Amino acid sequence: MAVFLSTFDNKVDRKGRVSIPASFRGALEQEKSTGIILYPSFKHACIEGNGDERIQEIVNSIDALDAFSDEAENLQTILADARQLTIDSDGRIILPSEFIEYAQLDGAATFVGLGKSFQIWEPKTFVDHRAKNRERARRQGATLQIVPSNKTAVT
Amino acid sequence: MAVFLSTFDNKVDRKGRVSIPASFRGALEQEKSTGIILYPSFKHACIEGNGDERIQEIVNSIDALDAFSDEAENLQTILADARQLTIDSDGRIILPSEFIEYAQLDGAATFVGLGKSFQIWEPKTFVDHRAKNRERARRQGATLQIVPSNKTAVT
DNA sequence: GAAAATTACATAAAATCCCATTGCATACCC
DNA sequence: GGGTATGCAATGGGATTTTATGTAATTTTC
Repeated sequence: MAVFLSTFDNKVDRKGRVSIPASFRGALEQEKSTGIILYPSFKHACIEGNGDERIQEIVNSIDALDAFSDEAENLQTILADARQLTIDSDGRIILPSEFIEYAQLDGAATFVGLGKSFQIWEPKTFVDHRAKNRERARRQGATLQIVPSNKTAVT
Repeated sequence: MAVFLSTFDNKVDRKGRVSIPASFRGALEQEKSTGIILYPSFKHACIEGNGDERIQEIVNSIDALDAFSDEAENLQTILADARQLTIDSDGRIILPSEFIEYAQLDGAATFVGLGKSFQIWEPKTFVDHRAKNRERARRQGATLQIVPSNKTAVT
């Protein structure tokens, strides 16, 4: 599956177009994703994104729940808010206006690689968010248990 | 199998015609569904829809139940009320009047992608429904156990 | 023949493609 | 080492195609 790393600032033009960072594109192509899927973040004023494979996993996982359960319905709202976007020949997507509003983008966007997914932020908002995150990490002291790659990591 | 994402608002004209969102159409073509299958929702005042493959799954799932159980009979009503509709050359279907009544459509329809299926709602009714769903998701704390994609081998 | 249903055509808006230009980093040469 | 060439990434502005949707023409049904 695609791995997204690093942070990039790109411009959003009047038509709502943004270039996807080249390395993200490379990651997506490698898993032969035709496009890219975006959805508003639950927790933050930003947009979450990933490739087809990840969405397929999410769809399958929701499908594994009882078809008419509350639980399934709760999670289906994620899918209802998601959009599948095609990357054009120049490596750009057009951001739907609802996402531009939700993340309060104004001519610029920060792409943040988070491994299996990435986020799109309004640049200043992201700077603040990152500062808070770092501060908390320092305070709490982050540790990580590495999962061997041959085991099927369940998130 | 086709994956339906996002939500779209389309108009229903006096003859009961609606455009199927282009991305839904794309999803259906990809699984070479000739048409589209609609049936009234069990739980809500909306219409459920999906492609041929999904219906096949539903048929099989119902068939796996005890043949003369109440449960089986209940679910068979889905099949009895279902209609297979053809998509015309402009990407539209004609909504049967019983569905228009059931979902109380009046000139507009909201298409809601739920992964392996989608729903058609009267726009205002859907806005309410979504608000309730989100509220409940927040309250119950929606989490999802990801099923590794190699297990649920659905392409 | 009238009403209903189906099909075909027309248009406006939006998405997508195509090409030109800029910027930046690395490779190359003297 | 300094300067120049080269290639990829990003961006901007049209031109073209698709979508959604309204209207007209045609066929079907009774």
